[in-house]
Amino acid sequence: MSAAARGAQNGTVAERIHARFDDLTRAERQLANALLENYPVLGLNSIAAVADASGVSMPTVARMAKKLGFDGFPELKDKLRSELEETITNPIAKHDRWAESAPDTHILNRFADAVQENMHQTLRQISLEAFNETVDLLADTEREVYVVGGRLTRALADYLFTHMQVIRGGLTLIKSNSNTWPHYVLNMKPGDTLVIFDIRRYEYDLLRLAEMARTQGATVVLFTDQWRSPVAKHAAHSFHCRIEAPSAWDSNVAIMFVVEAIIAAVQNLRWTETRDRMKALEDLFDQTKLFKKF
Amino acid sequence: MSAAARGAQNGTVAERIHARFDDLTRAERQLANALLENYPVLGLNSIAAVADASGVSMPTVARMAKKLGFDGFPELKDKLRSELEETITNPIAKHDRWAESAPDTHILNRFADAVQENMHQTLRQISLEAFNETVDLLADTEREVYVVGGRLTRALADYLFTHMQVIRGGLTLIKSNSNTWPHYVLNMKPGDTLVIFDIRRYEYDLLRLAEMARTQGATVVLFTDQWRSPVAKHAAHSFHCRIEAPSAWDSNVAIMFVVEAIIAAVQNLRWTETRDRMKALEDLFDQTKLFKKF
DNA sequence: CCTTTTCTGAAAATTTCTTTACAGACTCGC
DNA sequence: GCGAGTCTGTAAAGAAATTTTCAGAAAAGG
Repeated sequence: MSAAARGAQNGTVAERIHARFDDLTRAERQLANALLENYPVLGLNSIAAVADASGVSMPTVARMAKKLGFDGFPELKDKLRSELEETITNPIAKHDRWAESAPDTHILNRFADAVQENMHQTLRQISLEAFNETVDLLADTEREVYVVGGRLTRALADYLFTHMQVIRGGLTLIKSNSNTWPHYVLNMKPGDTLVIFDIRRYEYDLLRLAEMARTQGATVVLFTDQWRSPVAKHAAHSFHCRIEAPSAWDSNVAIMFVVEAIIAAVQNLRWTETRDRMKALEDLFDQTKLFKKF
Repeated sequence: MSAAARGAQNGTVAERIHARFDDLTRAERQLANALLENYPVLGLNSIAAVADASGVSMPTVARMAKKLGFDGFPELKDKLRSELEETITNPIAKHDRWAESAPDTHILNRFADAVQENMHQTLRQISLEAFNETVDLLADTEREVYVVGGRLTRALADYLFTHMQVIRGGLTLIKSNSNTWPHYVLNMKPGDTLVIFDIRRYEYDLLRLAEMARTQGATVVLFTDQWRSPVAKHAAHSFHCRIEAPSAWDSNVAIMFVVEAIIAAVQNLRWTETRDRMKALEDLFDQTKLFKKF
């Protein structure tokens, strides 16, 4: 008997789901996720309620219960109940922990706390005005948009660029190599937008770039940390995200969160165009696929 | 209406029992005590099981449910379930608004809610075993480490790569262009590690890559979403992160969080070496700077 | 100690839930 | 683009649970 099959015959319902997830069909996965998202309470409902809440049919629920090694759905329900009894009888308070199986001191939980706090602080201090105006800037196709990041934030610049590419044209991702930057600046027109990512340790070249871009009449938007990159001097809008982490490095999660929220907001503003572009993109991907096959 | 009577019509099941305890008959009190002793799990069983466990008859159970203001026993059961849901549901989810100046419906706050929920779900389901073993794999300098991402996850691959570069050598970031992939596979040795990022829409080429890598004897680690990339079939460890967002795209924040936590854990394991490398890196940056100045 | 009232549980009746059967939809491979 | 196989949901059959009925038992009051 394989490890996966054994996992499907024993252990908690959650474990069995994980163990056999690969064998599950689309509808079953949908159901499995619903069960895990609201574990274990959802599974304590009747089969009809579970099916309804998961958006699948009743037979799918019954079938999956069998697939997980139970005699039928009621038996799965019994298992959930007894698991719950175990958990509740067990006096260890498990509720305020993130990863329940891990001790509070595990790096996962400490990191989760830090990220949580970073997001909270970032949001509390964010300027709604800067947010909305940045969204307007990025949604405006009259303006070219340039995106650049430093050593550790290059990935974020790339991320923003990739998503914005679907939403609009007129985008440029500025390469890491600062030798080439003057060429980009040469092309900037008044009204263009330059998005800069810069967290400590701040990069001097980015400061120069911002300075030059502003001289050319470009509007600078900056994503930085709470200590603020010197680029802020040249930025029309800047976002100061918390980046503290229980590690030798900083956490960029809060920055990524703000970036994603901005992408979502821009996409809302330009939904019709975005939808068309997404459709076109899908078609192109399909063509590439066909092309590769032969 | 008296306080007791009101208590019997509202509040938790436990409260209702206490409120009307004086009105209960002998068999009912016996039942009530059994329910409270094993609260709330016993009450989630069938009426027959409850009757049996309490040493009373089924009609007694049904009658008491009505006496407590329910329509019947199933309704009491529903109430217990929803109480449980309240208790178990993440207490942090009921946040005081994130960005206080913004309305709850502002995209920032809706996004914050989604990200919060994604992190919570991701952590709840993460396999600690997979986490720890992945950390060990990445900390082991005997193994070459390869990192690759898809169109939307390339940035995450890049992020992991950039950070790991400081911690250790023997790292390769696989380029986006899948034409070049066979060359990388050619170099893989048994024991090497391949980290793949793949979220929907899943990329067929990544599946092929994973397959080839495994054939070469490499260990595959996968970061994917809750629907799981087909790459999971070939992965020794996979992380299923929640990516839901109030937008046409998915949120990669939870994935980035797990990646950062892993980086932090690897760095802890290799702290002495990492510190030396960081120092050396600083020096090199300083030299570059000097070089540029003249 | 007997009558009246209330309570309790066995068993039937009913309702609700679960499973099975089947046919349409979809996918995958050729 | 087409056929074999798989998956999924509707609807009916079957199983299980719940409620009701009712008769006997226990308690309360005289």
